[in-house]
Amino acid sequence: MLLSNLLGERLREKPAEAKIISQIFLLRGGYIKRVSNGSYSLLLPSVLITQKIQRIIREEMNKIGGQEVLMPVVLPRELWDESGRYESVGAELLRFKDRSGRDMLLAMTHEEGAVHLVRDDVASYGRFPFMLYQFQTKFRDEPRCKGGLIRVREFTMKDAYSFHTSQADLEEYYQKCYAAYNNVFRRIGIPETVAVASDTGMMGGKVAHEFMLLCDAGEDTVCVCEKCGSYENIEVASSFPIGNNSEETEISEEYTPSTETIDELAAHFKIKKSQIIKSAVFSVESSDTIVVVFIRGDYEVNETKLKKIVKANVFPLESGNGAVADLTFGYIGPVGPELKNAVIIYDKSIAGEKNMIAGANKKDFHLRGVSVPRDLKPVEFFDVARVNEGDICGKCGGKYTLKKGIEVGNIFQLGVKYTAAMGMSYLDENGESKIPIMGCYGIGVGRAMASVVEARHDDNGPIWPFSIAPWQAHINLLSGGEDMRKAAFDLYKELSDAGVEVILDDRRVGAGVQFADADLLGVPFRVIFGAKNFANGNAELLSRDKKIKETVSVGDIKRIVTEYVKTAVAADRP
RNA sequence: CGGGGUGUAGCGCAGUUUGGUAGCGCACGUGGUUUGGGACCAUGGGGCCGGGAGUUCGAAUCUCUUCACCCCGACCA
Repeated sequence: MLLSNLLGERLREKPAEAKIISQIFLLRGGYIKRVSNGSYSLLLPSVLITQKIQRIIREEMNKIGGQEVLMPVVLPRELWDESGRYESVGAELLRFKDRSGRDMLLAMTHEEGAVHLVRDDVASYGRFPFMLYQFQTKFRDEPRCKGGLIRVREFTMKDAYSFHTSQADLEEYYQKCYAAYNNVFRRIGIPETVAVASDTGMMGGKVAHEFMLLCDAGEDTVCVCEKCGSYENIEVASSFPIGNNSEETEISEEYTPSTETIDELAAHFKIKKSQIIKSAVFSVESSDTIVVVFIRGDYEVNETKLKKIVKANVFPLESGNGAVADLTFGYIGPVGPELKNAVIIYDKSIAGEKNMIAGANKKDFHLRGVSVPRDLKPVEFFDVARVNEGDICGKCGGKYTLKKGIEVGNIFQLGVKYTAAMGMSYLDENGESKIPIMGCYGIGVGRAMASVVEARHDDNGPIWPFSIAPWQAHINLLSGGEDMRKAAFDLYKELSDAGVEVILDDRRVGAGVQFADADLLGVPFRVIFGAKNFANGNAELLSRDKKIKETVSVGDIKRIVTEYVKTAVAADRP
C-alpha cells in the first residue's frame, strides 16, 4: 500500500465528539468515520485489523469444533414470536414492515435463527453436540451510543450457538469455549481480559460470564476480590455489610423538618449514613403494585437483583413522580403505620442493626433508636444492595475493589429456553423425545479492536500488537535524492514479494508529518530512509513501541525485517 | 424519556451580549524556499452560519419551532 493512495485523513486535532482514547485515535488515524449516531464506516486500516481479529477468532472456534454459517440480518416476526422475544424485548429491537406489510426485524442476536437453522435436521442424539457460529452485522437501537466503537448501534459480532443432550455436556463445552475466548483475547493483544460472572439479562439461562478488559473507559463495573481472585459484575455481586454493633436504646420520635435526603438526615443527627434505615420506592412494570425497599443508608439498591426478586421490571419512584397514596416520601420507615398496597423488601444490610434512625411514616418526623430485631416483625431479609468499594467478599471474606471494564465478549448457558419454545427435539438412545440444551457465545469485533487501543497506546497513537496490525512494516521515505527514493521503492517491492504486509509513505512531506502519521497507524516495524543515513549506505529500523532502534545497512534491511516478521508470525501461531 | 450544553468550510474554533454583506488556524490548489518529530513565504479555491417560520429596510446575531450532536441520569447481550 502506498500511503499517498490511502483513503482516510489523519487529523492533527481530536474531533470534538471524541471522549475516550480509542475513539480519539481511531478518528484521528483515519480508521473510522461516523455516519450517524452509533454507526461508523470503516476505512482500510480498520478493515485489515478486523479481518485479522476475525481470522484469529475463526481459528479458535474451529479448534473447538465450530462450523461457520451465515444467517440473515433481517428476520420475520414469526421467528421471534416463537421465542416470545418479539414482545419481550424493548425498543432496542428495530421492528419494521416490508412492502407487503409483513412485520420484520433486524436481528440483534441469533438464538432464534440458529434454532431455526438446525431444528429440522438434527433429529437424533447421535448428531450432538455441535456448535455453529457466524460473523455478522448486528443492529441494536441503543438509547445512547458513545465512545466510538465501544458502544454502537450497528456492529460486527461473532456469535456462536452450541447444542447439547445434557447439562453436563453443555458445561464441559462451556469450559472449552471459555478457554478458547481466553486464547482469542491473548492472541489479539489484550491478555489482561478477565472472565467476570454476570447476569443473564434478556438472554435467559443461569450461568454466564462476561469477558472484560479492565480499564477506565469501561462502562461496566466489576467487583474484584484480590483474596479469592473472583471477578463479578456488580449486577450480581453480593457482599457482607459490616455491622454498626450499636447498643439497643429506647425508641423515640423526633421532629426533623427538611430532612428528606440521607445527607440532610445524617447532618441533622450528626451520624454516619450507615446508622440510617432508608427507603427506596419502585413501581412495577404493568402492575399497580409498588415496592418499598428498606436498606441501610450507605447502600444503594441494585435494580437487577430487585428485578429478580419481584420477577418483573422495576422503575425508581420519586416524590411527585406519580401519585402514590399513603406514602410520605422522605419519611418512610419500617416501623409504625403499615404501608398499604406495597410490597416491602428488607435488605440484609439492616439485619441485626440497633439504634438506627428511620422515617416515622409521618411528614417531618423520624424515629431514633430503631432496633431491627426488636421493633420489626419477624421478616425475611433479601440481598438487593449494590456492593460498595471495600465491602467484604461474599465468598471468602476478602475485600472488594470496584473497577471499570469493557465487555468484549460473553458466554451464556442458555438451557432449553429457545429449543423448548421453538419446538426443537431429538430422539435419545431409548427413542424418547428430548429437548436440546443450548449455550451461546459472543464477541464484538469492532469493540475488541477499540479495546486493544485502550490497552495498547502511547501519547501519539495505537501500538498494534503484531497479530492484528493493519500492516507489518511501514517505510518512511523522507526527503532526499532520487536514488534514495528508488531504494525505498525497491525495498517496498522486495518486502511485498517476500510476503510482508508493507505500507510505504511515498508522500513528499516533512519528516514530522510522516512520523506523526506513522505513529497513528501504529505499525509494529518501521524503516526510515533519511538522507544522512542513506549517504552512509544505511537506514534506520524502529519498532512502534521504540524497543528496537538500530541503524542498519540498506543491503541488510530486507533480510532483517523479514526475520523480525517471521519471528513475530511464529509467536502468534500457538 | 428527564436535566444541562453545543450547532459557523473536511477538522479545531472566533464572531451572537449591542442586528449592518463571513473570519482565524490546520487541511486542500498553484509558485518558490525548506527537509529526521505535525516547516516558511506568496497566492488561490471552498460556507443558503443545522432546517423551517417570524420580527426588521436589513438576521450567524432577536423570537418561535424543529432536527442533530455532546454531557449527566434512565435504559442496555
